Amino acid sequence: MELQMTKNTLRQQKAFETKNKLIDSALKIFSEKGFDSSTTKDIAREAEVTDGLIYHYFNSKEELLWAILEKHPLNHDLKNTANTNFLLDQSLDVVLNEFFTNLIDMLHEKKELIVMFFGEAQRNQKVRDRLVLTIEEGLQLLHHLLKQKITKDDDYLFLAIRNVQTGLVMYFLLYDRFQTDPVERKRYINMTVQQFIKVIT
Amino acid sequence: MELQMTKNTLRQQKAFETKNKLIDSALKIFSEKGFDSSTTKDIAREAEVTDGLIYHYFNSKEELLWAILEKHPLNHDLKNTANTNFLLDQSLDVVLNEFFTNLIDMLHEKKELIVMFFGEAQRNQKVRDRLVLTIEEGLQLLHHLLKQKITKDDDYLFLAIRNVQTGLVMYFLLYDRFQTDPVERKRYINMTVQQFIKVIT
Amino acid sequence: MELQMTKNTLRQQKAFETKNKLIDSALKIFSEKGFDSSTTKDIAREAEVTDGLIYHYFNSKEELLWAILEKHPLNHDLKNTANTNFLLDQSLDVVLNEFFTNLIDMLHEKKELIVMFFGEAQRNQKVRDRLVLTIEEGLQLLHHLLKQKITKDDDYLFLAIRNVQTGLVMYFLLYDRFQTDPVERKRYINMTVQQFIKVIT
Amino acid sequence: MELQMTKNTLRQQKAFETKNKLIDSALKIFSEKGFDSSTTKDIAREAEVTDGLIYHYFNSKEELLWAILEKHPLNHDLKNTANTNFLLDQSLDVVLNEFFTNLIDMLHEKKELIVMFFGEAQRNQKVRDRLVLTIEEGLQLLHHLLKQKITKDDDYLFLAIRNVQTGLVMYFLLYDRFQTDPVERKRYINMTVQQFIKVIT
DNA sequence: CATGAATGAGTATTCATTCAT
DNA sequence: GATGAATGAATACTCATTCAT
Repeated sequence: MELQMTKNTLRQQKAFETKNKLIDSALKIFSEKGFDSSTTKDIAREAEVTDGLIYHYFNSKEELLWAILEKHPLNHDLKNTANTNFLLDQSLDVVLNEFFTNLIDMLHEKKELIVMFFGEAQRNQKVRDRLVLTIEEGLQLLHHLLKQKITKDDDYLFLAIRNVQTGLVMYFLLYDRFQTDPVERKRYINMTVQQFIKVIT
Repeated sequence: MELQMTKNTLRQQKAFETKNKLIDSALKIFSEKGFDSSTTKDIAREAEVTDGLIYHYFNSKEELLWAILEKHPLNHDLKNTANTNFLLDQSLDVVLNEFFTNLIDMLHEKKELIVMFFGEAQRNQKVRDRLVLTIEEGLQLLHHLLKQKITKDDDYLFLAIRNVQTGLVMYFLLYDRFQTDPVERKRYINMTVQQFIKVIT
Repeated sequence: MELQMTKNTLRQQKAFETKNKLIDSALKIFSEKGFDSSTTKDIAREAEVTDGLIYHYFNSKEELLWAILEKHPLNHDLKNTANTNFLLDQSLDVVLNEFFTNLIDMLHEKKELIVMFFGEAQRNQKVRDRLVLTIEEGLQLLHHLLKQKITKDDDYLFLAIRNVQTGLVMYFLLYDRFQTDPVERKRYINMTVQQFIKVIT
Repeated sequence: MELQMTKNTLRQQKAFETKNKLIDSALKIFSEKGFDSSTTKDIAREAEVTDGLIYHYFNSKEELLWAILEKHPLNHDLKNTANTNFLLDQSLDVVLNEFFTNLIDMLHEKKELIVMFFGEAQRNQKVRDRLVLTIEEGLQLLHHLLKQKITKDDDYLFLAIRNVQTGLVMYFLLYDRFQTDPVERKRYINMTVQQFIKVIT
């Protein structure tokens, strides 16, 4: 994709933008109504193109779903956090606050995507597999970050990570995404970190 | 007269059963395909009645959804656990193992319902409100059980409970519901309990 | 079908008629435009019902095609001709004139069906199989009628029958169906009979 | 100037080839799927050009159909047979075998075209007219060949020719085009010739 | 209570055709 | 000449809902 953009004539560039707009529009509509209740007409209207054009770029409505997931590698930002050298010298408390804050920030930033992702995962096996994979990646990132500081055995540590991480995601889905008070969120994260430290030390 | 009444009663009973069968069938179909992709025809066929009859008992497809939630007060079983006197004298470890095992068992028993519940909650505000309510009830139950044994302040305790509980639910949704190994599940619950005790003591 | 009609309540009777009307309408539309170019909307309009009703009675547009063929067992009339005792004592000339006249009459009566049948047979394997079967049946009928009067060996007789019969059908498809002059047709049939007799005697 | 012309000529040549490839591709696709079910996209892909180019050379999909028929004067090969001097001295038997063999060979060679031709003729008046014309030409050819050897009156001879010829075509459409046994075909043709000779002598 | 025929708006997808580049 | 993005009407099929019986 990135690659294709380089050799652009004006025309190709415009096509690229149109395709992109379709993906973004699909994400918006899907997350508002769910995949099944979204219509290709809605998506086309949102993208300000005619109905048929969707099928010039994608073979089906479902393919739009995959294009969305392709476009948003959710753990990308977390990866950066996890790899930052500056964290190496910090206390557990600082590291975890940073990591969880980034996680919640990312979830907020991609709110639409996340909501759709979880909703569809309940009924579409392939989407669920992808979701589980994404979550596992997130677990690995945190595990990688902690294993040098923590001496608990892997099983124990992993379960702790899984619980705290999925707990956070659920917190986001059910509560946090509908509020915008950053103070409350900070408090929540901070306290969660304190409790998590108790578990793993 | 007497006869008439008997007839009516019988008729009422039959009607009650039919309505019930419709609710059960709807639950089955909804959880298999999701609300939107389920058709009233599917439901009628599953309930072995004709298409139109649904609308004798319910005003719409959505009303069936509410009837399902009405019929299944999810925390009913947990309530029993939480109120059992026998738990009062037990150690934290025993109490929590019992409670979480009950929780997971209940989730399994009502797997279909749960999956649909979470799936629809992502896109239907009213369903989500109901889900949040149900979860809050669950939190209260555990809080009620623990507050006598634990001296942490409420905020701290509640957050811990919320995290562990939603973590468990997520664990169920993503992994546990697709496996049936009771040993693995027991191990998971037990370790989670140990970690949770660390947090709250 | 016939059977179902007997135990009719008024409602069932009406439904039966509607279904029948749909079949007849489909035949009309299919033969006018060909199967592919016919739309279910056209058919519904012709039958004076709404679009969706077609799918209450049939699972697909193609199923309508088969319902049509089911309803019209083409060789039915020829069978009667072939089995009539009165023919037994007649001269070859009379018998063949009678048979071919019946054949052409039947083709005319079911003109719409025939045209569609041949058109679709060119591209739909299953339809073609059905057509070949129907033609073979027709050949058998004539063969049955002749084998008592003709002493030629079977191979020879069959080939003669096949050629004359398919020749007649093609004559109908390309010319006769667009004209209505009974004299011309009679002349054609008569001369064909004379020539055919030359072949088989 | 000179150069320009060469360029133009080359360009014209290339254009000619592209147009030709489009016609051939259209024939291939049409005969596989029928006219209606064939898409211009299919045809463009088969011809390895882009979608829009078709409309540089043709005004519509239907125009492609006519271009195909224009390109394939079906009776061309038969004409050669019919005019060959060598046939003049041959026996009826040899002449007819030669002619019918050529006919069937030609049908086989242009199988795709023939199938499409007959399929479309059922629903497209203009195509049917063309088909009738082509068949009439074929009849004339054989009539021309026979009239010197046969003394029957024209009406009688023509009808015999028409029947045998359309019979042969039908034989091809329904049976012969799906088999490849040359012995069986030879047998068929030979016996048909024998029977035809009986009719016309 | 129960039936199932009937409605009609809606759905994903297709496709001939146009046209700016 | 050639490209392929864009159009938009059309299509088979679906489905919640209504209602006469």
